[in-house]
Amino acid sequence: MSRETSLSAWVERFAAHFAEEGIPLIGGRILGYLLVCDPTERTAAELSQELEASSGSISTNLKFLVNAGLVTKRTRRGRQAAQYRVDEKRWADLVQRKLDALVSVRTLTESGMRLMSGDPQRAHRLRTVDQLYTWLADELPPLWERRPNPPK
Amino acid sequence: MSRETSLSAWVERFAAHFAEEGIPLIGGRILGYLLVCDPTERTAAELSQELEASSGSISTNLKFLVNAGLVTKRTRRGRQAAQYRVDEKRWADLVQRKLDALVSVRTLTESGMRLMSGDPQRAHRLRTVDQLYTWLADELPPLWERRPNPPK
DNA sequence: CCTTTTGTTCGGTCAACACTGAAAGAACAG
DNA sequence: CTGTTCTTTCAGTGTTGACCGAACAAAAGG
Repeated sequence: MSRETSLSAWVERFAAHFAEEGIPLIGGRILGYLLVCDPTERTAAELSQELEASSGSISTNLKFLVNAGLVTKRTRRGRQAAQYRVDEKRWADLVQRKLDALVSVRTLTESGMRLMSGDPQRAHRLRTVDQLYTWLADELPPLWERRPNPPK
Repeated sequence: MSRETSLSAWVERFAAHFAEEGIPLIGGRILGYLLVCDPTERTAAELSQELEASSGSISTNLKFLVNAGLVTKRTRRGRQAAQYRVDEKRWADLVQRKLDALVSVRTLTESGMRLMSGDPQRAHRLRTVDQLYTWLADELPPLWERRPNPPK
């Protein structure tokens, strides 16, 4: 089996994983493909052909990915198609959003605890959950800041 | 505004947050409600009435929550309805599943890197992403183990 | 058994969303 | 301005999944 065939199978697994997290299948395919294709840039038409997806889907998903910062659009003069490439440096933003979403539950548990002040007995269940998220909110952001290769 | 009214508004915000993460609205309502209701246990019929949801939806979502370990079912003899209560200790499992899902991307980037061995130039984009997930896979599990109130 | 109470299953409805393909719109060369 | 090339928009289609409520099943007392 050729390398390209293996890689297209990998792209499919890659897209399937992110599909479970709510990213459209075609968006995931674009992302995976742009991570491993050679050369690194592709036009919308090329993506449409190589991923066997309609031009409309490619357009919609590229817009989404460019908007999320994960893909960069490079326009060229003349009647030349724009080139798209993955901006792998921005991947950290994606992960950070995930961590933030997790930590943000704490604002909920916190306000719930405030509503129950004066009744510690009743607040016991929520307190247990609140303490977990408080710990996460204390630990995750500093850990994230200590990561190597921070944003240039 | 009474405490109960404020709390039902809180339950609604709580459910809305988890709805964004893919948990059915009614499931989120049950969870939030069971975290703050007094007394701590409720029958399916009571949940149906207080959350204004059909018995079918309550049944389906309770099954899901019990299966996830977040809610415990307590049956009683006679024609008495079973009682449900939140098992707040199991909340950590939920968080752990989230962290695991994040870390698990590394197996993908890793296998992708293997497919590209022999072409470091081309692997550059994937390597950047792989290094991020490798770092996460190295840091998150140990941090999680160090958390206070580990499973009894 | 038969009845009452509780719980689950299941068909049907509705809304949301991914995807397509064609039509409309931009951008540019000539 | 006109034709060409590339891109976006949009209406239509199919699928998925949450939800409801009624029918069904299970459990226990009488």
